Amino acid sequence: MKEEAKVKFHKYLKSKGLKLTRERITILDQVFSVHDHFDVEDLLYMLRKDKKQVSRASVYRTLSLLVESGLVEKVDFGEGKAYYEHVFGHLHHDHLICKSCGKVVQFEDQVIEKRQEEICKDYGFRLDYHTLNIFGFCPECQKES
Amino acid sequence: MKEEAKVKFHKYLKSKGLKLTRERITILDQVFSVHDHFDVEDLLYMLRKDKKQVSRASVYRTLSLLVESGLVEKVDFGEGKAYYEHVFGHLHHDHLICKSCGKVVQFEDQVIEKRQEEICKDYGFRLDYHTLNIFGFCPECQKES
DNA sequence: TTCTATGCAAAAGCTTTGCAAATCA
DNA sequence: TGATTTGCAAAGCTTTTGCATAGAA
Repeated sequence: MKEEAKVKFHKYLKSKGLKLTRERITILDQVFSVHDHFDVEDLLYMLRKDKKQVSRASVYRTLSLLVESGLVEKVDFGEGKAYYEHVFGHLHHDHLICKSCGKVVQFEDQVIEKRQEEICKDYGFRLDYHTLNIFGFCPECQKES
Repeated sequence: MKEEAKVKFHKYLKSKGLKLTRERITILDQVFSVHDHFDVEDLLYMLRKDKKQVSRASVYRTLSLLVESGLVEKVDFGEGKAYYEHVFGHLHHDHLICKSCGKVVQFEDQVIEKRQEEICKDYGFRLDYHTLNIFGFCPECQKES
C-alpha cells in the first residue's frame, strides 16, 4: 500500500510540475509507516531516530503536499497545532477524544456520513470533507473521578 | 438576554472566587452584541471602535472564562486561530464552510446530535461537546466555477 | 485590607518564508 | 542546463505569562 501511495504521490507531483525528491520519499515512507495520528514533532523524532535526515521546513512543506494530494488528512484537535494521519487505503473516520487523559478513539459512522450529505444538499453546498471531534471522558477516566 | 448572561457569568465567577470587573463586563457586553462568530482581533477592533479600553491580554483571559462558564463556545475552523460565539440562549449548532469564499452557514441537526450520543454510549464515553465542520463549496461559488 | 485582575511587554509555540546552495529531470 | 527543492535561520501569528500597579469585595 505504501508503494501505491508512492505512485499516487509521484503522479500528483508530476501533474503539478513538481519533483519527487529523496526527502519527499523519506517523509512519505515514514508517514505511511505510522498507523495513528502524529504531529510534526512526532514525525521529526521518528525520522531522526532512524537517522533519516530531513529538515523541519521540508516536513512542513511535504505534509502540505501530501494533504493536497489527498493521501494525508490534517486533523485538528483544537490544541493549537496540527496532527496528521494518512488516509490512503482507509475509510474516513472521526474522533472521540478524552478530555482528561487525551486518549483518541477513531470511529466510522455511516449514519452521520449520510446525514451530512443530506444537509449539504439542503443548503446547496457541494461537500468536500468534514471534521467531527467529539470531546468527553473515556470509561477509565470516568471510573477515577 | 444579555442581562441573564451577565447574571450567569457573575454567579460563575463568584463560585470560583473571582471578581466581576469593569473589563469583564465590557467584554461580555460586546460578545453578546455580536450575533456571529468572531476572533480576538475582531473583538478588539469592535471594542476600540466604541472607545472601550480593554487590553488584549484581558480579552484572552476573559474569553477563556466565558468558555469555561458555558456562555461562549470556542470554534475552530482549522485556520490556526480560534473563533468564538456566544451560545447562551441558542441551540448548539454546527458549521458549513465554503472553501472558496469563506462563508459560514450555521445549521442544527437532531439526527447528528442523537447519533453522537449513541456513538458515545457504544464506546462508553461520557459526552461533553463536539465540533463538526463541513467544508465544501457554497451555491454561489459553484456557479462561478 | 486583602486577594484578584489588569496592562504591558516579553516569551512561547507552531508554522511560514527568503535566500544561497544543492538536487532533480 | 534550468527549474525546483532543501536547509537554515529569521520572521510571522496567535496565545500565554511574569510582574508591578490598580481595583474589587
